[in-house]
Amino acid sequence: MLTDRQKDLFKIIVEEYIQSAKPVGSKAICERLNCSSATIRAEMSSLEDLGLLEKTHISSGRIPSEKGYRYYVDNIMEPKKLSGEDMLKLQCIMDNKSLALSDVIERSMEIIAEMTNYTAVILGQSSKDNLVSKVEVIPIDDRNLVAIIVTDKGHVEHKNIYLEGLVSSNDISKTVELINKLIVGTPIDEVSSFLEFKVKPIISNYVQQHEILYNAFYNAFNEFTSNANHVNMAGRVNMLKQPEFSSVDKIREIVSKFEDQDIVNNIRAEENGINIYIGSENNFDDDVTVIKTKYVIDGEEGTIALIGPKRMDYDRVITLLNYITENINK
Amino acid sequence: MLTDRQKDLFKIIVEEYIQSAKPVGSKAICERLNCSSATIRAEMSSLEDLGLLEKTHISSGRIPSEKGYRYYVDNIMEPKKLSGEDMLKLQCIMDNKSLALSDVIERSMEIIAEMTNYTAVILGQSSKDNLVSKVEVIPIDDRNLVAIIVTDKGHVEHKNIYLEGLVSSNDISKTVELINKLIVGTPIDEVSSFLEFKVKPIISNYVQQHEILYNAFYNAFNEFTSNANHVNMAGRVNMLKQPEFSSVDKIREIVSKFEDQDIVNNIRAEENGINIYIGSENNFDDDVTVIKTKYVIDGEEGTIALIGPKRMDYDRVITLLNYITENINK
DNA sequence: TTTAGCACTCGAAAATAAAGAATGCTAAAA
DNA sequence: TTTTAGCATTCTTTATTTTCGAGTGCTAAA
Repeated sequence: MLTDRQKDLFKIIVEEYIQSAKPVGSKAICERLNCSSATIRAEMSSLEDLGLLEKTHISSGRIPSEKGYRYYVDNIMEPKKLSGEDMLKLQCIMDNKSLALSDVIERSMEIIAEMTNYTAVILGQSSKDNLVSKVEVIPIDDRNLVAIIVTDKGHVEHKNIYLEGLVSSNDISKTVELINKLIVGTPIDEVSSFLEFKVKPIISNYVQQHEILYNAFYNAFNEFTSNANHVNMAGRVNMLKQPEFSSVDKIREIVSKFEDQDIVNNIRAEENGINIYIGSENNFDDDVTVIKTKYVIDGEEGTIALIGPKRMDYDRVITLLNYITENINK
Repeated sequence: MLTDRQKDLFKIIVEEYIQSAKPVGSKAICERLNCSSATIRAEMSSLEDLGLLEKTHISSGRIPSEKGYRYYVDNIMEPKKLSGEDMLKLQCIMDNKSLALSDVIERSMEIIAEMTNYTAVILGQSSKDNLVSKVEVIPIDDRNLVAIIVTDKGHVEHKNIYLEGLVSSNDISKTVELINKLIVGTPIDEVSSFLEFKVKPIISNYVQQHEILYNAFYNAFNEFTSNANHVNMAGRVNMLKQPEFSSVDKIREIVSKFEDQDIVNNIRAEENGINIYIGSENNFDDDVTVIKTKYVIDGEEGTIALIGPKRMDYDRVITLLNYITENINK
């Protein structure tokens, strides 16, 4: 257990380092704790023994260790209130009634990325586990249709369909009716195989140009799944400006992770509430912290996340994300 | 006018530099031209006087100047055939019948980005100048609708609509009918103002819950324009690996340009055919070359582009892009 | 017109030096 | 027992110098 003075000291060191990005030396603190630098050094040394602080080299000042950040977040940090300025910027977007909720989130995260100088990630609703609840077709001309697929969670996607031959509108509506009868309730990522095994055998009995129609629909449905995940990022470059990412190789590494769909998708939040993954706790990169939380729109879950250096302004970020999610839920 | 030997020399220097990224000295060439390094030096000097070559410092080897690259592209370069290996990789995607054309383009550009180590940009159809040709509405439940808007060029978008109160299906279809009557033929980015000035005055006479419906549609249409441009990039990190981008500041500059929607959108091709913009000829960055060309799907134009260092493998890139556009047009 | 030879320039990398910020430790002071 | 002053030590950063080699331009001879 830490003494009060150790806690004070630790808090000062972490917050000073978060702000300055430079190892914190003993002299810089002694005024604030009313004691000599030698005393501070002794205390620093014991905090290091506890694994909360580290040195970058043998005679350097101290920086928080990963364990230190974790301890800070769990036990030391005091949640702040949103500053007036921050609130003002966000409120403008929140109050804009003409924006869809998903766009409100996007804009808010853009603003937050800018305010904090971290990188924002928005992972839209994943429709993998959605069930098809309705399929509709809108004719455009002789050869082109638009198929619209609606899921039980209200997710909608559309796809252009090109017919390889002329087909009567009667045949089209028959096919759509059939698809609706057979496919409703199917998970969206299984639709194409359902088409093959349930619709194909039947369609040939009822519909004249069944080959053309079947092929067209099969190809269209085949791709609904792939477009499902909507990923958005803002402020990629912000994080690259942080002093911890000032080597060419590190920057390239981060940029290449930003670009990797799988890695970014992996940020999707699993747990409820705001979760903080420091360094090796996250799957993105050992040198960063990922803070993420779920949001729900129309029953579909999405994730918003901020990626920054481990030396993140934790309480501010948490306050901001809280504010967003609270407002979304209204 | 250049002598034959000057042309040969120039070609060798440019291609050597494209390949090695290191200034080319006189000694390295003398074997290939059967003369001494002193002779090469004299010729290099005159090519420099013509503005085709540059030195990085007073006693360095030569590199092509911007004007030199331009001359190389216009007069020296001989178009290559696609290598068997390159063709094989692309053919796999082209032949995949289950892919929509736009996805074929996307995948192909991903492959090309990987093969060349440059960055690919795909700017999908811009719907700014599309005219609305049809509006449809699909009810999902009591409170939710999906509006689908189809343009004269076959572009389709959809938007979820949430009704702030209960509205009869009759009212909804009346409204849609009205919208269709009044709005068809309007440019898509003017729809919301048309709604306000043409539909609003009339709707109140015919429809019960006109306020709710009007607001819902107004908000939905308001955003069709913003989602119009589909931008996709592949291999962002590739270009950052090129030796000319090995300073932290330059990398940050490029990444931040990649992130800027306006700058990226500005890449959209204006002219027909494959166009090459070297260094200051492009609006992206003086240190890069942008090669771009239009493609057409269903009457809508898009752009594919490759961004690389000025020291680009011009003939290979041109061959690749040619191959893509030719195959798309079939 | 071409070539050999030579002085010269410059960049990249390695070596050296100097300044400064912190530390740990020890012994004295509180 | 705790705190502090003092000091040698360690290590980073920055600047300076040195060295090495690649490449050039020029001149005079082939």
